[in-house]
Amino acid sequence: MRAALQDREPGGGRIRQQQEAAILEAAERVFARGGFQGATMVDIAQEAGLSKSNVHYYFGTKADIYRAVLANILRLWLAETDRITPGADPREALSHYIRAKMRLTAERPEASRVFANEVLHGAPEIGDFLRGTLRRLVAEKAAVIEGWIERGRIAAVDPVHLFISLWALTQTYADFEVQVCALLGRPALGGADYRRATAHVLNLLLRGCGLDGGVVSEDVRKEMPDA
Amino acid sequence: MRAALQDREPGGGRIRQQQEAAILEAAERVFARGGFQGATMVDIAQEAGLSKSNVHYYFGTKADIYRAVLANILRLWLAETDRITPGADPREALSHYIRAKMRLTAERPEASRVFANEVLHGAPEIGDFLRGTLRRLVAEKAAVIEGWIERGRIAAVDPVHLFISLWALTQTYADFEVQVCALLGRPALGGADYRRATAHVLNLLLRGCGLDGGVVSEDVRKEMPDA
DNA sequence: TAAAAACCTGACCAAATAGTCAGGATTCAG
DNA sequence: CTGAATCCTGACTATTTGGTCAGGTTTTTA
Repeated sequence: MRAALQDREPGGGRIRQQQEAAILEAAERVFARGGFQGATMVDIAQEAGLSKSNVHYYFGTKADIYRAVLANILRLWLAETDRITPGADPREALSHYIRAKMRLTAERPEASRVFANEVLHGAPEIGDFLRGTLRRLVAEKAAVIEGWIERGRIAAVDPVHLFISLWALTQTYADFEVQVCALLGRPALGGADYRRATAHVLNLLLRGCGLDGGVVSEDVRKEMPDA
Repeated sequence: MRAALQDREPGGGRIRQQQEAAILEAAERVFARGGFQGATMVDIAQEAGLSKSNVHYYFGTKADIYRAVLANILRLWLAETDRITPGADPREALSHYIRAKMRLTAERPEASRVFANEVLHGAPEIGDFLRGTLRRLVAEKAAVIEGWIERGRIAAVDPVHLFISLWALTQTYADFEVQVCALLGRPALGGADYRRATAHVLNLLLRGCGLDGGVVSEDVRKEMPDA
């Protein structure tokens, strides 16, 4: 069994900090384009404005970079579920989480794609994370939602499937962006598109939980500035 | 601009038919595992029980195999929207399509993964298909749904986003199978899991269209045999 | 059954690519 | 200012891999 994915400790000099950040940022783009196999060290180096050897100086192997990129993404993913607590208002808590997830998708589509690619191909690196940390987190939040259901605050929905749906509905706008663009007849997704998508997803999920009453599109406009 | 993706004409002798089929079946599995880049000709050959040279005898290049696999998948994808017509009962028509999509996902998860990988990486092969045939089809069906909305038969939903949601919700069970398994604590998804997922997705989407009244799980059980 | 067509193989090649390394350039601590 | 640490480079290597080809084997056809 593979060692757990963990963040690199941020030691090293000024230059190291800067270059590693540049490499990780470049690598995220490159991995998003072609996956692990499709990315070459030369691509990453060029995208970061460095020589291939120099990239190897900071990160021993391509796999090291890949793991570091994934670790960054997972950190991003894990936040945002805080408001889902037994005492919270279901409508408010769910709306907040959905909006947060959608905003993340709009702002970091590449991160979403790297993650999608990893999971699509069997999660060789983050399998343990999925079966460990993530599973525990979801079980915990699912219990909260079960509580809401028992107290009649929302309709009966399988909470785990609800999370699966929520992620599918939001991330699809990043992962399948070309397809979405094709169907909407757009060259790329802009702020307006994401606002509309957010309203749609909110409607679908809230109604699915028996929390009807459409979302006023005003609500969405406020917190999603043009991309 | 690249030539349109088209089916191979099924000429050739008895042996050719058989071997090509074997290669395409094997290739779908291999491409599903690692994407285009991650698949090697040796992998495909081994999976098909042939020598690498022999695979090259039937298909000139790896890209040829890939395109043929995609063409097969697209053919599969395109069917099933027939019942979405102006005169149809929205509930019946949507249920039927959702169930069909879910069944396809359960039965051909590898096909779904190959498609997902292709789109995830910018749809270099099927971009034209997405912007052409698929867009036209969706526009046509969207018009039907707009009609339903105008006549007050279902709630106001953006039809194109509805299709995007529908595909995201169903295909996620194949594309992110490892993650779903991790969350459900299962080694693999079986018939029971897919039945539960189908009921969940049906509920979510039908309610989202204002067609409430939960789906009786009995309905689902009938048409999805154990995998 | 014999010629032709279709099928199959192993050896080979060229390109791509991850990773190494010796040594030079720059930066930094004292 | 100087020595040490850090940073950077270009040339090189080993391996993987898609694709070719000459020639052998099997199947089909007439």
